Amino acid sequence: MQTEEEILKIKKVKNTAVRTVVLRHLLSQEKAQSLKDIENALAYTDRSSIFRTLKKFEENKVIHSIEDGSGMTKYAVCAKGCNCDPKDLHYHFYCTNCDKTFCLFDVPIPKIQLPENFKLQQANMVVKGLCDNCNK
Amino acid sequence: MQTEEEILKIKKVKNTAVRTVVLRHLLSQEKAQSLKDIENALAYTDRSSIFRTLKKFEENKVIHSIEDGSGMTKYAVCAKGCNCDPKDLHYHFYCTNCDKTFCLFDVPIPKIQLPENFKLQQANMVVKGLCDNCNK
DNA sequence: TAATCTTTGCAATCGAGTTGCAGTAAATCC
DNA sequence: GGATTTACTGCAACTCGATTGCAAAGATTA
Ligand SMILES: [Mn+2]
Ligand SMILES: [Mn+2]
Ligand SMILES: [Zn+2]
Ligand SMILES: [Zn+2]
Repeated sequence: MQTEEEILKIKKVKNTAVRTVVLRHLLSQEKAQSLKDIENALAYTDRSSIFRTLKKFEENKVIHSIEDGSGMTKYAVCAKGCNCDPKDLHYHFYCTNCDKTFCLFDVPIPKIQLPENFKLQQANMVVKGLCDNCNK
Repeated sequence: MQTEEEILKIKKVKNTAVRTVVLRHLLSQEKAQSLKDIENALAYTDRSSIFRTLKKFEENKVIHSIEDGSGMTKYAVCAKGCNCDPKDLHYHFYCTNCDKTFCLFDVPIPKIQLPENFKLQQANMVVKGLCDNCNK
């Protein structure tokens, strides 16, 4: 596992106190985090600073965002080597019971056969249902 | 093609003036519509009435909603026989150039192999890129 | 008809996201 | 080093899509 400093260096994001703590928090969580989640976890860091940090991170491919339909955008750290290309596409799972959203890095995404002359750039694939913990 | 009245009858939604005109509008558009789109198109119908109509429609599977990442939820009429089950799943395409979102009813969705003991209920699959019109 | 339930329009509110601005810190240039 | 420029941060204010309370209007039922 890389340290926060290493990740930021690779992704060419200048290291600051806020950025380190935000990235550390994201790395420590198994579920994707909303701005509010992060704000709650980092009591002394301002929301707009976190917000701008997330924007910067997303721009530089440190993290990617997920629209899971909960009304709050979620963020998750990109896998090592990820470039947010179509090849890095993966499903996200949203548990309708416990509200947890996370990346399904291990579930392969089949090639999508778009109609004639369409060009794929990115995708937001959210699968919803019950996670193993809630499906009992 | 079924009429608005027929659709509402089948889906057990009582027919009213607002509902008819909202459904008619949705049927007339090839791209999925946001609340604002509908509000703009139906100048004399109140937003909250349209909003509640959409909620009712969604509840009764007249329409389904799409989170395309644009910040506004889009709505599209369900295909005939659709029950919004996993079997009715389909991709949605969002054109990053012209901002159009629509259902890709013809692109098959492969079976998603979820991790052990996960249960699939629904999904929001949005593919983003350039539509044929914009990919030139 | 009278009582009851549903739908509608209007105004107010909510809340996630975003921005302006001034102060602080860091990087760059003499 | 010290001056200048550039980047980051915190606070408050604001935007805007979504949602709700409420009373009037309409439809249904007894
Ligand atoms: Mn992910
Ligand atoms: Mn659709
Ligand atoms: Zn769960
Ligand atoms: Zn287009």
